[in-house]
Amino acid sequence: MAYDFKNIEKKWQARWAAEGTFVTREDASRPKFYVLDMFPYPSGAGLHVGHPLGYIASDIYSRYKRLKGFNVLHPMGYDAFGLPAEQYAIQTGQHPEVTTEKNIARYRQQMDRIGFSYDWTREVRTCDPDYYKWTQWAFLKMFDSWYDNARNAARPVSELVAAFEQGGSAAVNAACGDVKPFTAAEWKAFSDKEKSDVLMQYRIAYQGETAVNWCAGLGTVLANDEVKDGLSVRGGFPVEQKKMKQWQLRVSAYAARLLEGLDRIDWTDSLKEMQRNWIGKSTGCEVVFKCLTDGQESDVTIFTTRADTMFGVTFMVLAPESDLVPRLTTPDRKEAVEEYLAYVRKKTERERIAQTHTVTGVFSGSYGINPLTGEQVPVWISEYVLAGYGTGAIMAVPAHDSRDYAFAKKFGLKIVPLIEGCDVSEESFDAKEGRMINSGFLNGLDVKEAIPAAIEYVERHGLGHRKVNYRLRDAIFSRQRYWGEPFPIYYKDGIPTPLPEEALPLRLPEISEFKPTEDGQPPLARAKDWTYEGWPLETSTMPGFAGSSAYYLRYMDPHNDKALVRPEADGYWRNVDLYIGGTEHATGHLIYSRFWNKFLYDLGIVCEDEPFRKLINQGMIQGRSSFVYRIVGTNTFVSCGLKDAYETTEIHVDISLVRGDRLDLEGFKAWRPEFADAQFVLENGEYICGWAVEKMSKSMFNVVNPDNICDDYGADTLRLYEMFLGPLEQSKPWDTKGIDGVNRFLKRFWRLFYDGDRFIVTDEAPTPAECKVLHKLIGKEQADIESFSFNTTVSAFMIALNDLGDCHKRAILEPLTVLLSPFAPHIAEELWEACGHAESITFARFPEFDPALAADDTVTYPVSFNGKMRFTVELAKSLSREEVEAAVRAEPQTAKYVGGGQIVKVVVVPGKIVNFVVK
RNA sequence: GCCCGAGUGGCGGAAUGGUAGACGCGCUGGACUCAAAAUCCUGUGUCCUAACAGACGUGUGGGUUCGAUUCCCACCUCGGGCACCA
Repeated sequence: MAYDFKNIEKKWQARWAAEGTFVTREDASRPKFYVLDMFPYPSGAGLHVGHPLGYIASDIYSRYKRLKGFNVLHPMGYDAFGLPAEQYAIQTGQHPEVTTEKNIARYRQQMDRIGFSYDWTREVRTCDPDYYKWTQWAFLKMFDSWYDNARNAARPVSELVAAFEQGGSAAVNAACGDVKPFTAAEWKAFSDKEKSDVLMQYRIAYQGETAVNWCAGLGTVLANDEVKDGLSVRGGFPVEQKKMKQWQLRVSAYAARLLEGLDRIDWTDSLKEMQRNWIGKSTGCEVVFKCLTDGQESDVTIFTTRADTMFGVTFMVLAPESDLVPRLTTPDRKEAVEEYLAYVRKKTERERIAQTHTVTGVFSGSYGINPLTGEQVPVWISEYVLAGYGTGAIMAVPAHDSRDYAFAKKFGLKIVPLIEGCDVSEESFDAKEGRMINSGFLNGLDVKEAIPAAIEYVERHGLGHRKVNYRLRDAIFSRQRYWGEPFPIYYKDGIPTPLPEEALPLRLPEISEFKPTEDGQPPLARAKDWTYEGWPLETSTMPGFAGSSAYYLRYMDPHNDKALVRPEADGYWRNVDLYIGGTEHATGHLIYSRFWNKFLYDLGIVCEDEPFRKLINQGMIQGRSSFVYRIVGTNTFVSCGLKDAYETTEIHVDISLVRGDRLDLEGFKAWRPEFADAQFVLENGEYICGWAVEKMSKSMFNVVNPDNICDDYGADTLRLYEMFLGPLEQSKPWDTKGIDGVNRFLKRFWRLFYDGDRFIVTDEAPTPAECKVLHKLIGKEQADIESFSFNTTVSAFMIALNDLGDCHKRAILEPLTVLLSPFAPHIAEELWEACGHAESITFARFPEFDPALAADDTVTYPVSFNGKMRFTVELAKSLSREEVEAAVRAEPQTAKYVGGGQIVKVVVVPGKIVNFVVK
């Protein structure tokens, strides 16, 4: 019987499905382990070989943990709401549900062929009403919560109302928007509408006017992480800033905890760093500057991290969008300011980014008073100050801030250096080092001492206070789209009102067309009778990250219609032990999920405050494109090695026509009509193609479909090969060339069990050498899998097979099969069965590692000799140290050491020196 | 501009202070075969040499060390992230 992977894989996949081999239940008698893949968005293109890389790794780890006795939760589902299906629907009229369903079926089929050990009974789809019921439910909880800074947790709004009734707005310390202070009496006198407006400033899910990234091309707003370089990540359409009323999540309230939590989880440093940058903590202080506007006095609060430079403030700057602008503009400057604001508004986000270093601004007419010196400085307005960060106003210190410096140079403002010996004639001195000058009470201090000293002074004199700012913004949660979760909100007398829980799920209505309405309303405005008890329902839908923020919790208890997750299920599975996925979610999904989870934690719904304990980013698999070279003006193609002698055009050629860089000439002619009569200039009788590593894409003809690999080599080879390509976390090109090597390995493995049709496994006792090979592999595999070094494990298997030679002993081969099963489960099952086991190898135990059996015959340690010198001696374990030293002394001529400073390495076996290397 | 990460044969990559290049691909020669495929064996960093031997060799230049791909400093190149965040 030859290794017939086709039938073997079909047989075992059917068997796993029929027997429910991977169906998982809570089991308090075994330790749990939760292995999760980032669930895919089912696109129309299907999977290419890059997609399963992470899934294969997680599957290996899951199977390994099962062998180690863990109760493993390893689920899969689909992130099924999203833009592409909707765009397709707009173009074709095809309902997104239909295309999504079709794509999911395709994905499932492709995944099943690879032999993953998912528990499919736990599958979730974000577009399923039974699923999005809980997305909507979480939203309602956020709507009904506020963030208590004092207790550092979300609390129910009812407690907030009670506090207002007791002591007005001063009674709480909350993360909130701009609220005019009010007393308890005032609160009680507010109308329903006024109360609603005030509470909205406190809710964790709230509605508010904000500058959003508006993408006209997609007809919707986008979150910051959905925009890159002023273009939408999906579609690449220009994005502009626009003020709109939107649902938002108060993620910023959690900034400190999101930052602090990073220290307690096992993610890569680079990923943590990305999140730290995104959260962007900076410590400084807020200082109040009195400002004079035509004799009128008002307070302007600024934020600075460089309180030490306050003596060098020579002007102030407001963000154009700041509320302070109208207040601080004097009548005579009004026209100029209006003109400038119009100019700024006209600019798109893209232009702002492109023109980062062009300096623009306008003088407001007001003057600020430096609280330390009493000096008056002009107040300017410029787009280089951002409304959304700090207070939207800054003190400018041109000598020690490059942006302020450029501004001062452009508008001829004063520059006062504050650090001894610095030269500010050409550029600012931004470094935080040196001795302070021109700075009153700070003179003589080092910058590092001056910063805290200045802050302390400011606080002591009531000029301001210490303050920590974060860059992290609240998440915009509305999308003007159809294919997403509807908001469980209706407008009663214009007041946003939550639906009662019993009304969930609020199902997505059928509509005739998926486009926005003619008057610019979201598609849901087309729905007939989109009302609740006669009141209009919200017409925007939730963004893509809504459904993916808590899906890992739903897998724990996927069919529960009474709760997001039963406390017992949550208490058992707790959180994800290993999460594998792409790095592209670093500042999107992975922030939102952590936020969402912490919110649920505050409410006591989940028991862990971090959702993902360990996270691995798998690298991308790039395509390896092949090229042919057409001589300009002809239909003649010249082989790569000879192309420099001609003037040629490089043409992508479909990689299915190329094997080992050699072009299939007949296949090429048949590929496209225009190549039918192609001529070739060959080298050594062959046409050699050029190649390059590029993104895997249809247009470059370099897409490799895993189905084809499964047809030609089998799923086990695909799995092994993807792991063998290189370290999991690294990006690497797919190159089918090397795949024969791992395929050959599996065939060799098979032949240890079968000689033709004859099963040749014997019950003979293994030799120590054979035991050593086995146990070395056990140790290596254990260590490597735990450190996610799967490529070296595959190599170790090949080495073991080389070392084992012609061993057909059951005592070696059975454990070897168990070791192989996480990587190549189908062949392992087949051989396991052939060895007489009735139960799936999934339920076998990982062989016990005995380091003594794996140990080398020789051991290495240093030996001192002649005072200064030390020998590194590798010797048989049976030899004592004294014997080695004696052996070395006994054969000095063999040692031929060269004297002072030289090190000698000796390899000794009992009785004699066999190798003596002088380094 | 700032912050990470990486540079090793023809190729993918091993080795984190101790014989650099494991393992695989490719290539060389051979066995089996009428032949091919498959399989097995042999060799394969560079230079020099008939061979033995030898010299050089992990992006570049320094340093620490008896010893550095590995640790430290500077630089170069590539990849990724952030980017008017005061």
